[in-house]
Amino acid sequence: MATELTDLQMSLMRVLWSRGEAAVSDVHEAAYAERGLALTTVATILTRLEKAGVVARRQAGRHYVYRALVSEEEVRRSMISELAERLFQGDVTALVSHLLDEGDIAAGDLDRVRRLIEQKQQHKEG
Amino acid sequence: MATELTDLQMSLMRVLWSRGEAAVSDVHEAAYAERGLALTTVATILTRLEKAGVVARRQAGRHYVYRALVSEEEVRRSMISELAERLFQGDVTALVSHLLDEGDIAAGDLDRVRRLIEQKQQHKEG
DNA sequence: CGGGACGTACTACAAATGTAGAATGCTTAC
DNA sequence: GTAAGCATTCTACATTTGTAGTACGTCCCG
Repeated sequence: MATELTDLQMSLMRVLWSRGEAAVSDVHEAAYAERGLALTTVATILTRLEKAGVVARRQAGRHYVYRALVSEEEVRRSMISELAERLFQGDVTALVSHLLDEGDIAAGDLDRVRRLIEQKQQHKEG
Repeated sequence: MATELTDLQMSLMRVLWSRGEAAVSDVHEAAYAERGLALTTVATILTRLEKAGVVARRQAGRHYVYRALVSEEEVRRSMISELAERLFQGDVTALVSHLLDEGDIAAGDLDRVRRLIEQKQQHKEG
C-alpha cells in the first residue's frame, strides 16, 4: 500500500494521529492555526482522503468523526522508500550515506546516530 | 531554490545528468526503454522543465540539445530536506534515526554506515 | 412553528502533471 | 522542385491538488 501524502494532507493527518479521532471542526481548528485554512477546505480534503481510503469516518450525533486508516509509521515508511526509489533507485542505504555525507547533521547528532547504530548492531549481533 | 521533481521528471533528468547534454530523441530513447513514453511526451516534459528553469537548451543544427541547470546533488538535497520537513518537521537527524530504526538497512550496510560516521567524526574532530 | 445556527455536500476553478495526437516548418534526396 | 522525413510547437484532455463559496438539511430556541 503506497501512501504518498502532500504537505497539506500531512497537516490534517497529524491531527488525526495525535487525537485518534477528530471532528472536521477539530481538524479545522488546528489547520486554521497552522495555515489559515477555511473549514470547507478542511472538509474537502478529509472527504477526498476518505475516498482514497486513507481515513474513515463515523457518525457521532450530528456530525462526523474521522480517524486515520494508515499509521504515521506506515506513511513515513512508504514515503521514505518512495523517495529512495526516486533518488537512489530504491537503495535505502545510499539514502542514509547521502544524509551522512551531506553535512546536514550536526556533530552532536552524528554522535547520537553513531550510538544508535552501535545499539542496533548489538541487537543484531548479540 | 526548492526543486521537487516527480518520478517522470527524474527519469528524464537522469539522462541529462549522465550524458551532460542530450537531444530530445536521446532522452526519448531512454524514456521509451524505461517506460514506453512517446516522443512528444518527452518533448512536452522537457519544455515544461525548461519553463520551470530546471533545464536549458541550445540549438544544435536542426534540433535542440538540453542540459540540466540543477545538479543531481542539489535535487537530492532539496527533496530530502523537503521530505524531512514533511515527515519530521525538518529534523534531518530524526529522518536518519528513523531509517536506522526501520530495519530497512542490512546488517552489513549498517557496518558500512558506522564506518562512514567514524570517518566523518574524525574529520570534524581531528 | 419559524428562523438562525451548525454541519455536510455540491460545485467551482486554477495550476500542475501525465500523456500524446495534430499541425507546421525545414531539409534533403530523388 | 516536390515529396518524404524529422524535429518542434500547439492543442487537448483527464486527473490530482489547493482552495473555498454556496446550497441544503436539521435541530434548537424563543
